[in-house]
Amino acid sequence: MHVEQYNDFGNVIVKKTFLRVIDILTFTSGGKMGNIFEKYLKKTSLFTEQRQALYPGYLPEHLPHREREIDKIAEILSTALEGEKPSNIIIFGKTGTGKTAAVQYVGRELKNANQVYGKSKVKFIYINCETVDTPYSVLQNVGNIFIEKWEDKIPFTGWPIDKIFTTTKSYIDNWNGVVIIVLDEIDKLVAKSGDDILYKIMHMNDILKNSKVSIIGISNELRFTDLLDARVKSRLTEEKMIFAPYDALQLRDILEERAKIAIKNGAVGEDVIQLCAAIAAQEHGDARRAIDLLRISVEIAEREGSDKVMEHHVRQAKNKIELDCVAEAIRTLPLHSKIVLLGLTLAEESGRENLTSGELYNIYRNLATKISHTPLTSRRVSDLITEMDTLGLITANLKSFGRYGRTKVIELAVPWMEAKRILLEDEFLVELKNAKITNQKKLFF
DNA sequence: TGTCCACTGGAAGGGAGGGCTT
DNA sequence: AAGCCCTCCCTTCCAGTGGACA
Repeated sequence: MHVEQYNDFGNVIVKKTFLRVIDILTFTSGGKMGNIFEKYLKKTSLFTEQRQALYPGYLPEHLPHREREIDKIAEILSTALEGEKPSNIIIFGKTGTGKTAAVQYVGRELKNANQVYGKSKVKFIYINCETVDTPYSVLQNVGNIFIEKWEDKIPFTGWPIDKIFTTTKSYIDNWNGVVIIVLDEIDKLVAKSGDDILYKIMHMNDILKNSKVSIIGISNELRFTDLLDARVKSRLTEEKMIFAPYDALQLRDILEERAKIAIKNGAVGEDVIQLCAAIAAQEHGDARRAIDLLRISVEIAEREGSDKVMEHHVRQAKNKIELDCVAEAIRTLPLHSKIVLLGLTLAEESGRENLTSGELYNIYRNLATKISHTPLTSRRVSDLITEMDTLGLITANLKSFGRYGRTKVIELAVPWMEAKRILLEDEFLVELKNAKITNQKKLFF
């Protein structure tokens, strides 16, 4: 059985294949014995009923300090209400600068305006290219929004690209309206699959008879357009916008607005809001980070039974977020990356720092063999090292030792004890808990 | 200045797994 | 059932690299 769920914008948010559906639990209520959840339920919450205003997916009624940008996007997209194709837009800006929120905000307004003033049908499709990162999956997601019958939906694999393109194109054309496709994190799509898919979508306008298609690309990478073919680049960048990071004062306004909605009156003071804003402003003006920090501070205060959030709760929240990020990144690594990382933690434990790729590969190979897994090639491990460097778990710097070769010098970027503890949670790695490396780079188990 | 080391990283391709078509 | 397509993970091959050393 195959199940897909779509969000308001029509993109897939859940995709599952079940062999059997057995996840239904039933409960009967109320015995006389105390329940383990009772003490948590009795506790008075510091949140209002709208605590979702402090969660990432929340789209507020008002976006402070983005009025100008919203206005510009609305101006460009307004032609869609007349049935004309809006210019393609490319939006740049660092994480948490409100790019996605601003675009989704305009999308929501466009939908409302279209019901009142629209002379033509308008469809606003949001796709996050972090997960939808191949030409096939982009076309499949777009196409399926126009296909109503479950049995006619495009499968998530199996069709040739030409067929999926033709099918999607004809559904769009039959729909007879203006389609705006938002490709969030478009740089990831281009880095992975090239710009062919962008060319295909933009070229669609030349063959569509009844409908028109526009693209809004959102990117964290200012220089990603360097990867584009000149034809794609000139069409995609018809309108270019840059979202600057928020400063501490702007972040404070954003937090105040969210706090009013999500946190009970008097539970959080001006000092706490300012501290959250200041910490986030130091870290590239990331509003998402500021909001997370505030939410987790409130959760910590609540758990302590405090009726007010204090500054030390914010500092605890900051540490918690940092540790949680590292732990999550390590837990979700593929097994062979974990073995490489474990090798590095064992080396640091034994006092060996600054390993070369070759040294780390030897340790990895021994560890993998010990747990009866065939080691990957050094070429593949080199890629795993680069991936973990990108994640910020390790630092790998290319260094030349002259006639003794050129290699990466690798170090852990997180505390080895913490990393080792999390790695040993993996059932495949448990048996390596006593592994040690001697000064001669040999392993002992 | 040429040689050499120990890789790096791009390119090409294999094969497994998911699915569709005939 | 066979043939095909697409994606993902991986291997193989190999040109290229920076800088110490002879």
